[in-house]
Amino acid sequence: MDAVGKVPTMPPQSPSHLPAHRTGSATDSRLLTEAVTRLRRALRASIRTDYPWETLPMAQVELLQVLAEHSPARIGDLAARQRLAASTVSGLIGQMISAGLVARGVDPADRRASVVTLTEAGREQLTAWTRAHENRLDAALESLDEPDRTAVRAALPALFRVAEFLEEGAGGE
Amino acid sequence: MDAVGKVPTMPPQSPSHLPAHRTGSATDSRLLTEAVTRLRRALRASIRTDYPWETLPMAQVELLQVLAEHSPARIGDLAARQRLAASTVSGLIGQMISAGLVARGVDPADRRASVVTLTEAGREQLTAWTRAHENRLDAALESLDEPDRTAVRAALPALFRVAEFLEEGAGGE
DNA sequence: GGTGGAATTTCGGTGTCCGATGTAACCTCG
DNA sequence: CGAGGTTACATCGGACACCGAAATTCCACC
Repeated sequence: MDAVGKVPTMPPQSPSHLPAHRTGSATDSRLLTEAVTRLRRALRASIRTDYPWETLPMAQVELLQVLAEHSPARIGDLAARQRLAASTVSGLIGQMISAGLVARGVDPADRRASVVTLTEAGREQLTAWTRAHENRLDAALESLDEPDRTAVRAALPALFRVAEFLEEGAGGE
Repeated sequence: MDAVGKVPTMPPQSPSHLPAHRTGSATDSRLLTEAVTRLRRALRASIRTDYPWETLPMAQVELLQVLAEHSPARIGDLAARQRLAASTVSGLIGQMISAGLVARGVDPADRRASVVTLTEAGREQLTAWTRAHENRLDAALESLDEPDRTAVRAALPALFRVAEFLEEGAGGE
């Protein structure tokens, strides 16, 4: 497993403004992209292999999380909050209804709109999943030394701001 | 009514004294998960909307990046390096061949193995994509204030270590 | 010269998303 | 009141991102 070889152990920081044409040093943006990809893959995979029973699709979990806090919600609101297309959420909710995680009703105030509510089963599944998932990720975070852990925690708000910036240009305004 | 009765291992429970507000307190692990999801989605979306011409699938880009540095590579090596199943890489390479980005040959030393090489077109597409992508993400990073930018940079190595930790448990050994 | 095992490919399956299209319900305004 | 435009959703088809289980071909070693 190491013919090609090495995992990108972070090269020290590169000078800020490289001449466009580099295939060897990694910029921050490339490293960030790589980190995001890796984390996403690892997250998905580790959940599956560690807790193979009841594995909810991530996208559904996220909707459950939102629903756990804003109990009856409309499709459009869910979509907006998650920055997904309405059709995507609609489909997801369809699956979740089949799985018994949520129920769909009609908004009496606007009969075009459907309101989604969490079922008991949905709430249970969510807490079970959350427990398993955070178990895993907490373990990973705890495997870091203190400075690393602090660094991650400190970067979280900034990462959200980066996401926001990208979302702005890409979807809404 | 919440005895789901699964998750045999009782979690070590976060090291401390967080009151763990039921619905509303966000742990680091949840925040990190959320950030990763958002960033991934935003990355994909912003590329598509900002540079709708020539949009390469991310998975292909990553392979191109590897190939740009390790010129002829075998499928298995690519898979190992990206932590993907061999069949996944095989399929990706198939698409990339159709697109003219890479070429496939046979390893003379082991004729079962196929070696993949970057074509000129592949290299060009990669640099074009990279330019567009890093443009976008660099802009996002530069929209941050200095402390935020520093925080992100500082967290990168730690994030890679988190990914590594998760990968380990999930199929590495 | 046959057998076990490694490298790929193919195939089918799940999940994650989006846009286009259709439909009902809403809202105006004449 | 009714035509028209708009909104909220559901459905459909399609692109992408993955994986695991066969089938294939070749290597290595007795």
